[in-house]
Amino acid sequence: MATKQTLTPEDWIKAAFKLLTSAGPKAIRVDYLCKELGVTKGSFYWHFEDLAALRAAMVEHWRRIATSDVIASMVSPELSPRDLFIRFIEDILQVPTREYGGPMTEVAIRHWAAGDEAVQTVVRDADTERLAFLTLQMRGAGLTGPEARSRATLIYATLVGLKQLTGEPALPRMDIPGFVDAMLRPSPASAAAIQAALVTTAATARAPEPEPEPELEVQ
Amino acid sequence: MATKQTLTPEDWIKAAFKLLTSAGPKAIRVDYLCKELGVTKGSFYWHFEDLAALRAAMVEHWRRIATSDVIASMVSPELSPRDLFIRFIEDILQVPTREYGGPMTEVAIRHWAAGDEAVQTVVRDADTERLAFLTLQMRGAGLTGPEARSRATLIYATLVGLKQLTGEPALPRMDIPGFVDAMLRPSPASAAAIQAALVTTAATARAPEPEPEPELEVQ
DNA sequence: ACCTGAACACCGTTCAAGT
DNA sequence: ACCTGAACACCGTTCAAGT
Repeated sequence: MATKQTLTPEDWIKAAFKLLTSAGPKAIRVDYLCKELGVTKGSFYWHFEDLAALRAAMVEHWRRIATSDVIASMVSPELSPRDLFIRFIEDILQVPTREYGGPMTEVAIRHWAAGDEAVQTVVRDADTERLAFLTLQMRGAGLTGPEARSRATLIYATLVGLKQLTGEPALPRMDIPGFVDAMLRPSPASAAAIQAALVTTAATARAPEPEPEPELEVQ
Repeated sequence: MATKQTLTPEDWIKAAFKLLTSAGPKAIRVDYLCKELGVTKGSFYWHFEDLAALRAAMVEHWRRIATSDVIASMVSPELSPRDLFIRFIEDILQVPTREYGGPMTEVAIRHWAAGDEAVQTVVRDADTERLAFLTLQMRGAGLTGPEARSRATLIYATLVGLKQLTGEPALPRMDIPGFVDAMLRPSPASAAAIQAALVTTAATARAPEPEPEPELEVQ
């Protein structure tokens, strides 16, 4: 396995990640890639349609690692939903992306995808996948349907936001377990509704419906 | 005020926002700006050092509107801390940026700043300003120092994350008041500590320290 | 002081030709 | 099948010259 006769797509992707982590998204340039791999520009266009295609391949690679792997690693029957959430958050916060290590974080991917429709789509897919997973877990932790989805979204939004804020001058230590506990606690209104349902067998529901808080439609 | 003899920096900034909202960050180009304003490229470089300088001016403009204005609008003595948080979140979620209206959201700014050091700095300043403000309010709501800062960061991260997730296929309605209530409730450990402090006058503190949850250092 | 218009520089993309 | 190397295209930036 000394020298390769021919370049594979993976070689280009790996080189591109190297450039991204060492010099930022702007450094993903055809000439830099070629210098890194010891070929000339024409070679790149034999392997890829254009730079956008390479970027799409990079992000697809990220999606497999950063989403599916993390979720798979969590589907462990010994963990309680609470511990699973804590582990999920800590994993995502700490794992910048195992492959081609270095300071390449999800934030970079997210920002960097902003200008590219195709890449943006992949990021949305990852978000959808994660949200579905978290909602399932919330149901497993005993929350009702809509509340499970709302809380899952809030917990995931917190995660995404914390990644964004990494780099803030003085980001404090975060009490993640405490946060997870707060998110797993049903709201008073919801708890009262469940309580009322349980009592229904004894007496006809008489108590006034707990006033539901008005909800906010995002954007 | 029929026709202006001469272009002001504001004219360029306004035109650039128009391009950003209508066609995305990539559309902020010297030639497009010049066509919009009816001048030639050289004119642009008389007003600005380069495109990066124009971008910096745009983001500085955003910072004044999106941060200072929102905070100022909230410093209203009639609101409880709880209502203030709810209003803060709803404001930020719904106000894309009043000036030069349209779909220009904070997300665009944040993404778009990612590639530009100077712009990134301004975004961080805005984050710092908001975090300081929220931490203050958390203290006002009765949380202790470190917990106030941790909760403020969590609530702000949620906000930032929700903005990022806007555009998700099926983002659910969010129970913001319920979320704020959860964030304002002191953690059991913290509540116990406060309780213990209150009892101290009667008896020497005897109860074992409530085991503090291990905290996670972000990144 | 403010703008024109032509020139240059940089880098993504193409393509005919090589092995 | 994979790569070279030269050419082209696009757009940011410069600058001498105009008013």
